[in-house]
Amino acid sequence: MRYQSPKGTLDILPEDQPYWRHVEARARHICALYGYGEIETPVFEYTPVFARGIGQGTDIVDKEMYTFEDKGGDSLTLRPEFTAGVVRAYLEHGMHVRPQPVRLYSLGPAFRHERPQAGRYREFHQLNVEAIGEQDPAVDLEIMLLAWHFYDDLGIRGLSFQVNSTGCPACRPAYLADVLVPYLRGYQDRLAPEDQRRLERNPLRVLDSKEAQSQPIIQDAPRIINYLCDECRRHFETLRGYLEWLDRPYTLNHRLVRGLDYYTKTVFEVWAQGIGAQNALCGGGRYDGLAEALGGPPTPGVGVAIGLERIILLLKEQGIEPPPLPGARVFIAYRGDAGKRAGLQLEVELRAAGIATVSAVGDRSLKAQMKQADREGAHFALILGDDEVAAGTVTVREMATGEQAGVARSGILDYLRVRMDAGLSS
RNA sequence: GCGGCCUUAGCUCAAUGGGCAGAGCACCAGGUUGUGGCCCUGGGGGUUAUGGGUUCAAGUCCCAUAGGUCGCCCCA
Repeated sequence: MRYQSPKGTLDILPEDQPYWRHVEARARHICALYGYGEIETPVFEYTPVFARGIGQGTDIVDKEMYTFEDKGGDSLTLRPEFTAGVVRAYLEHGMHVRPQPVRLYSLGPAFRHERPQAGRYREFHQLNVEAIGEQDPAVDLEIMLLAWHFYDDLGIRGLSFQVNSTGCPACRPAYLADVLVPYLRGYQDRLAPEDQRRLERNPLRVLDSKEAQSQPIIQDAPRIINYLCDECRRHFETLRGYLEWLDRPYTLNHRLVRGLDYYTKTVFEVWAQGIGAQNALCGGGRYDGLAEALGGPPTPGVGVAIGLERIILLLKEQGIEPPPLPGARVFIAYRGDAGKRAGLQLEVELRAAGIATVSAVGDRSLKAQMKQADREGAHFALILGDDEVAAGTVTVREMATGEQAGVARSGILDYLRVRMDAGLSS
């Protein structure tokens, strides 16, 4: 294969656009409904924004970033996620002087160098939502409600919400050092080899291991929510109280973790079935330490990253059809050179009047032209031949019914407008 | 980064135990000197992913590479 898009990338062809336009339109609608403003940050940032914002030691930073040096010698990185860039923009533009929290959303591509599989691509698209500058758990709630609302609005069913708290720098280190690690060490030789390695590198990660051998031990492991500091405990209990007050079902998942200091308190994911192993539709949580990691003042924040490819996989899996996009409504067919010229002129007038129009080209038979009009889904075919040019008329054929009429050339615009309005209202 | 499976026309797929690369759809043309959908006829389109190897002979067997796919890891 000579013509090939880069590994892990996809061309989104016109026939797939209804899905994308629909998902993006609903995303903008829901974000506006929740009072979020759109922010567009660059597709690349200086590398330290991600290296410090996401953190050394994460898979993303250590082995998945598209990092390159530009001609001025700066190290740049294609964004592997949105949050670090959005928080960078918050700091750069002094958004702390705006009413807090600052509610921002973005829509666009992100890049990670991973092995592709179903639902995972090297270029992928996200709806990213952030609320920066407020630590009230009601903001955590709002972000979760927004994600909920978005999926519900699209008609997606059968999702499960996974929620946990991973504490903060005040309580997590003590839980790890004094509780979790000693517990796991006690069963070290019964853990899977991979998990024994994790225990040394990043003990929290043992909790979300899928190794069968380790399951009984993980099942009974001491849970971080029983070791939270007062502030984290109050935060999480308040959030859970809100969720129950609003009757939102969720699963308290003790094994849902994020292994970095910047990530604090709330963590959540939404899981789907039927789209393969990459079943996380979105991931979110609090990152009260991130702004400081980027060199700014302490600034709390919470957000969610919603994968669009996985949503579209799910829409297809669940048989949910997006609304069709309108195509050209008028197709102009012709015979002979005079007809062709008359058609080109008519096409200019129709487009100027806002009527989506395409003309036949290539001097094919009228039969072929009519076939093309049909295939392109035109509502009307206009026929211009020697007869029409001589008589000063246009033959109008309504494709759905086959009804055909000669219409005066001078009245064609009005005629089409009336017939199209009739078609729209029926 | 690691493992399993797969790769034949634009698409979906055939091709005995190695023996002339095919069909349907799509595209183009004709059947109607100016009329789409159904039908009929014909046409164009292939270095069988790429590169090696075995063999008189490879789409078919072997090796490597690339891509896809399903998992691992991690997450969107």
